[in-house]
Amino acid sequence: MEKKPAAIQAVAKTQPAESKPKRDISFNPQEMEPRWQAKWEADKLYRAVIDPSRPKHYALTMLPYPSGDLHIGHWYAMTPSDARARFKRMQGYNVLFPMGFDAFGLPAENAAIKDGIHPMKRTYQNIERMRKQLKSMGAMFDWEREAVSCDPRYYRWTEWFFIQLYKHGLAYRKMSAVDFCPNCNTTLAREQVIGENRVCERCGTPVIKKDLEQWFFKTTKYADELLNFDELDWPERVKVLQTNWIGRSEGAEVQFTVISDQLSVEESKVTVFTTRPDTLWGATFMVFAPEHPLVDKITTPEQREAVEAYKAQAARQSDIEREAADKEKTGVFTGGYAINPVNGARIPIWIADYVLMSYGTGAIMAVPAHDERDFAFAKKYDLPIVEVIRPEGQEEAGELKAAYTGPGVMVNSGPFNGTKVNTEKGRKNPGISAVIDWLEQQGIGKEAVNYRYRDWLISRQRYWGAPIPMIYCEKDGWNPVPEDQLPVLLPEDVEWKPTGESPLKLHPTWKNTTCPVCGGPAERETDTMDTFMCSSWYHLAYLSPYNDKAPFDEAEYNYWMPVDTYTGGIEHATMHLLYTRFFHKALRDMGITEGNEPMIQLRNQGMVLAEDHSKMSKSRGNVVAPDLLVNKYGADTVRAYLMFFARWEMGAPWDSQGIEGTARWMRRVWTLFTDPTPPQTDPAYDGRHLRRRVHQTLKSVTHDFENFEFNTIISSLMELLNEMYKAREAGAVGSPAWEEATEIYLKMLAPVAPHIAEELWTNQLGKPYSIHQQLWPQVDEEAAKEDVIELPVQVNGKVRDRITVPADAGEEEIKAAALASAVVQKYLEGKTPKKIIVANKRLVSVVV
RNA sequence: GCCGAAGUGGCGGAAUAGGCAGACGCGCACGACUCAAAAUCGUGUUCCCUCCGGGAAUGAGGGUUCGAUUCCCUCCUUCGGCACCA
Repeated sequence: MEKKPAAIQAVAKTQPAESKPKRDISFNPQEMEPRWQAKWEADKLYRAVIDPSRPKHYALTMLPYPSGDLHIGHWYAMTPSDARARFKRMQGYNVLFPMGFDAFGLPAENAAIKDGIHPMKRTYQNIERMRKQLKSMGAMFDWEREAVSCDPRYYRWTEWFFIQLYKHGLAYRKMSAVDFCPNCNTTLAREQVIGENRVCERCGTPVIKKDLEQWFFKTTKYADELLNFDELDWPERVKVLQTNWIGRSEGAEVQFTVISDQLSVEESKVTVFTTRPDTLWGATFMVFAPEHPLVDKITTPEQREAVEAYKAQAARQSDIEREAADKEKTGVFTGGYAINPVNGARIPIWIADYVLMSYGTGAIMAVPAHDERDFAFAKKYDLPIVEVIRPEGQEEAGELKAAYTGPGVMVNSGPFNGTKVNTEKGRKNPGISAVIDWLEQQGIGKEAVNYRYRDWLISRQRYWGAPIPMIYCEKDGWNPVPEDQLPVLLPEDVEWKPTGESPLKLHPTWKNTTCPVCGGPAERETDTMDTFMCSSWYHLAYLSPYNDKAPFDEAEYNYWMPVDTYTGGIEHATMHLLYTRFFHKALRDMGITEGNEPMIQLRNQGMVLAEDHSKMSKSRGNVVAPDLLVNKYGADTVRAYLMFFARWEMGAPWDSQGIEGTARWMRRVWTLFTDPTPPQTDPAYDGRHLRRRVHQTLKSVTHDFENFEFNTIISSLMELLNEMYKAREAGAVGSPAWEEATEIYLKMLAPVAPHIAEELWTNQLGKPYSIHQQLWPQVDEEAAKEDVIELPVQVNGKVRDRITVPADAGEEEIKAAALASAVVQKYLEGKTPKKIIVANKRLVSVVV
């Protein structure tokens, strides 16, 4: 049975039913919301089509993986984004706000292994369910632009993009030590290995290293450009995360020469990367990574046994053990020597596992006096330590107790003695800069930059992904599938076995094909692509989904791109958000798109935590189900509460009591507009105060929408509602100010609570459908102005009184009014003020 | 260790070109309505004291200023990222 809000019941009691025409004015979101959603859909109210006469706004929110159930986090990300898109639309923009599904991925495939249900079947079932849930939000998604990444009409173009990257040398295959998740049974990109325990981003299992031949995208080619955020209005934290991830370091490459008759002249030249070329004269030994290819050749017979043992031990250790920072340094002398090119010194070559084959050249020059790791190593193995940077003003070097990494003057450094060194990196450091110039003149080194960033490994040994459209032939090697044969379809008849091999590899016939070059028998690549490849271009797919001529329509691209506002979680900072920027730049260089960046403005929402402040998770049983909330309160209330309960970018714990307050506000809005017996109208009602509050609220709500400050939008609307209730008591109903207030109120409410705003606008006020096609109201600055202002008066920094003056009062007038106050006089104790400050017409400060 | 974000009532939070700290809401208390409860409406609600008045308070301490949640310095705590990166 429907429960009527008590306020309405109370009204009904004082007004016997027979004396009033019967009209259903109960607040019933469960009836109202689906009704309006159906009408909006039937009327194509949110269809976004190119309209050159209007400015466009492409608002994008991250698309969900079809897990089968929309959770409160989706609502938190999407409904405030929707409200802002609606606000932009009311401001006159032609807004595109699309939605789709990132539909390939491991969960569906893992579930298939468990229960045998085909990932495709499950995925489409989940999509159907989630589409319904998404529609219950009442968002302005243009469903005609929906794109599903596992649809062959979509992944056809994912494959096509791969081929373009391949043709332009941006996709390549190489053998290397790669990260492998033993639980997901697939390789991973470096970005998808998380934290110091090096766990899989998806399942949390520690990854292991495997030597495998895999497909990569040349993301590192764009390392420098990806560090440039000039065109982007992105949160500082995301820019910092990406900058750290790319890990650019400036320095020099220097050639050392290994002394060995086993090596050719070419082979004997070993390049090292250093950020401190100014310390070259202090390089007293070299260290190679144990896996370094020259180690075998330079090891002397006397040292061979020790070196082999150390290499074997290093190989056995996991990366976690090896990378533990506090681990004591270990290493072995190879018996070999090299020449330090700057001073001709003969220095020993060691191997140690603190030097990584995967960074720089896998070999370093060790400067124990000025590098903590080298210092520890030299102390342990009793290697020479030569000071080459001395703190300025210090005369004689004592024995070094620790590596000195501060500023100073170069000593023991031949031609550079006396050169100043500061703590800047690269060319900004006079010492480093001078040495680099000299190295280049001497032909023994050059300026160089090194990155932490790695190329993107995109091969996955899984079934449920876009096939990598490549064919291997014994004779012709790897070649792309001819473009007119795309898409390479995923076969449906595969076996689910947790073998660790892709089902595609086990399929009896699928991989057999012919070589596009010689026509002879050949095999398809059986790995599929990382699903981040699919999501790297979904914003383009929305432009013209399932286009069969091109990945997207050019006219659509020219009108809508770039994405103006992108919203989503920060967890993608170094994954999706970096991949999609790379992808866009690559497409630009291949002539497929224009512009340097795909998404201009980015905003991240925070996280909704469980009521106990812990992370929500099914296993903890503390999840908040949006469907239940919609049933209980209606979507409008859930939307409004999500905007209200926290700073959007921060997030906060859920509060099941708190939402009651928002529900109460929603009912109070309803009651204000539907009460059949409002207080009597006062013909002499002066609407100036009400108008002032309305336009002040409009001003702040407009500002807050622009700036994603959703919580203060709601509190402003709550305040104005309280004000309107007071005005009503004062007899405002029916006055022009009241009419204006109700109109503006509903327009401000429309982006937040689209259903209730529409119902009240169209059916209660009888205004023309639809409120969502109305323009955002203009602030009347005159009406918003105060005519008297109240100023606190401080005496020696303490508020003692308040004075009221006309808003246009001059400074002298305000000072006089302040001094006229009896309370102020009391605190002055008869003294003459030293100074009176009128601050911005906001406060008077009297100093005695 | 390095980089970043954040610390404000019982709770979520508001207020920064430096100007009334605690808007709005939750919770709580009291009152109205009710046979009663729920709902609704109203009032109050940072803390302390000698309570018609006064004092303290925005993680801690210092500084600049007539005035600091806001700016500067030194710490502390929490969260996130990176980490033997040469």
